[in-house]
Amino acid sequence: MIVGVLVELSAKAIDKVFDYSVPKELEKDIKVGIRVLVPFGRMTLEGFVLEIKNDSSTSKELKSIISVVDKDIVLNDELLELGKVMRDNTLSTLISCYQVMLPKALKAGSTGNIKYDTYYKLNSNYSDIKLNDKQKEIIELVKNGPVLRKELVDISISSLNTLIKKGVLIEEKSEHYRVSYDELDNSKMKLTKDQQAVVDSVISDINTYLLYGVTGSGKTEVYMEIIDYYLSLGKSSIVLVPEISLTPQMIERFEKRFGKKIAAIHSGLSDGEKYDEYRRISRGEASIVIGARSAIFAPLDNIGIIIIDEEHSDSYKQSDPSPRYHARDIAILRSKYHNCSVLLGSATPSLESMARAEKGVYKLLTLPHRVNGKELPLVNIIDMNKEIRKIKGHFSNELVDAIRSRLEKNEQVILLLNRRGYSSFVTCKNCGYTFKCPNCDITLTYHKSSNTLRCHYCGHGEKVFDTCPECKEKSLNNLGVGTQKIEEELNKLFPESRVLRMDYDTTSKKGMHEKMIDDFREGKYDILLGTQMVAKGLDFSNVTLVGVINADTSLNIPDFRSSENTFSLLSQVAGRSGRSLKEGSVIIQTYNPEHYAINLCKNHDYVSFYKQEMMIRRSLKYPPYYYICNIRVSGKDASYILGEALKIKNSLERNLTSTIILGPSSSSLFKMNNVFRYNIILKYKKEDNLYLILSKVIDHYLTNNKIKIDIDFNPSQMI
DNA sequence: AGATAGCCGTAC
DNA sequence: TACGGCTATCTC
Repeated sequence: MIVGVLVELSAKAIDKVFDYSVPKELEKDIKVGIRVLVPFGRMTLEGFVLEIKNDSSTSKELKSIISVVDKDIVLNDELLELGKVMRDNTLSTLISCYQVMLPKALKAGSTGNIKYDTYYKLNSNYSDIKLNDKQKEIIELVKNGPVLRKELVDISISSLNTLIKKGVLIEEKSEHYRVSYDELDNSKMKLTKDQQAVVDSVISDINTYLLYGVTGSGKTEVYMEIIDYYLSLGKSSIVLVPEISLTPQMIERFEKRFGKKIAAIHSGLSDGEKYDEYRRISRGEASIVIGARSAIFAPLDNIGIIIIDEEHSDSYKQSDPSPRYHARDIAILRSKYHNCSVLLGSATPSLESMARAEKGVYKLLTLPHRVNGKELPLVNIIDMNKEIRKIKGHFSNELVDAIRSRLEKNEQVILLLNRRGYSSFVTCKNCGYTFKCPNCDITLTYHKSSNTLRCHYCGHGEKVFDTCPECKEKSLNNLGVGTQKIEEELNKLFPESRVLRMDYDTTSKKGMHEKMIDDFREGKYDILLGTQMVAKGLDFSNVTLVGVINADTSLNIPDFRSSENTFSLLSQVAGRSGRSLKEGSVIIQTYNPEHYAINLCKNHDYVSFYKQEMMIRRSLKYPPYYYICNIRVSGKDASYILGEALKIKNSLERNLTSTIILGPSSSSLFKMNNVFRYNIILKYKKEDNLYLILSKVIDHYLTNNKIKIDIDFNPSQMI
């Protein structure tokens, strides 16, 4: 027997199948999709068995497999095939595609972290022997069936051991799952007519659906009803959510309805816990998988529906380590295999998806009303230019008054500090000097707690001095607002109020995010102040005011999606207000009140926003009218890199027919960890040989370690 | 990713 | 002629 093995080394040059012979005694354990240990050069590596055959095409003498790693397959036929399509679509290595499908605990190097429960049971055919009192005690405890070791308290360990030795008791182990779900209480809500209509459409036909449903329109309930339907047919489901909205409250809703049938994979789980959930899925013990991006690879059989909630979220695109895939694309590929539907849901669908719905590629479904029967909250846009003499710190009079009135009524407030692409930085008032990272060429961020400046990309940190290193004047100025600063202002404006600050700093400790949400829900705080993480998915019935401190910052990012991202963020956060019986309102502070991405939030006018933004995208040749591909050329020698980038551009110009080629331009992270980057951007509608030509570019630089080529199709941001 | 074989320059 | 450093090549 000969096996074709893909070794676990993510280098393009060895991303191919190597043949090995199999010792006779291992033949029975070999299956396609398991991992084996093989000698490779001088190394010993793990690899995936991709082929089983009788002869090899190599003339070389084959080495032999050392051992078998897995008893059961880790990649089934569907995922093995899916990996190959992913490789072709993202121009990444096959091995990296397989690795991204598996939990960390299944990656080379990490070893058996399965937990076991030890339990004891009576040996049914043990011969009568004399027992002492202590031994009789133990027998008494286990005579009615197996008992877990941890339940055997206050017994004599030595007696226990003697009983095992004599064969009276049998010790056995069973796998212990570290995550448990409560039994279900079948909490089912009556659907509205609109909701029921959506459910009926989805289950009636196999399709890719786009569900455009306003905030509070009860999308989650619709998802659960559809899942329930497929469950009754014996089919499984995947639900993707952005990590940030994968809160305990969200999981609880699914748990209440589906109990142990769910497996929720989120960042709060340890690697071991994730592994346990993964095994429950692959064994068919859990048939509803809820998770962030990578949950799209859940090894479920017989999928009935794949749901992507908040489908516009850029968290569904993996951009940094290759493979640069989009979960939406994977969902559609898997739906073809399983012959099932995909449901994309959002209150602010991505332009790409809405355009596809308009063209009939996706089927559009809508939920135009909130389930509570209330109108969407009233949005008041405050022009901060006019406010300039009246504002208190970062607060307009209107916002202050509105907060005060809620506090008086014992209602709650959510405040969003829009920090997307924004940071607190230190600058010199005299000469304009700003502190930049010596490795990354980006502005350092000021951290008040440690009084340091830190680089968010490489982690570089330095102490803050009060004199400018450039002009030696004592005129350094801390610009930009952080949540801490706003919190201080709030404490001054409303000394009686209880403010909960939720941002990257305060939620980094495990479980903090969950605890904060619980505390706020229970009314332990009046005001929830936070960054993006307060915008999505949260559902607090007592929140009647949402305030946005600074709507503009995300508009200023040099990215063609900045308007879309701003509109969607503002719409999402506005949707946190008035979700229950009480009337809700929203106040948005901005220096650009006339900007359509802000102005159109006033009437929750997604449709007008969509139309206007589409016109701009068309005139500037951006998605969804054109595809975009970013070619990143990087290396330590800036002038060499630029030279090669120009060569690549020239060669592309000669070989591509209808593609617009921009650059090479230095990336906004031109220098990062002492590596220089240039971007070449391609805009195209149809370019038959694009993948072929780009893979030739990659191959050309394969063995050149002075230069690195990274290709990103449909990049979520171009840095 | 490593390890190695082959190629150069240079130091004695 | 021996060594070190660099690069191209190979891994079933």
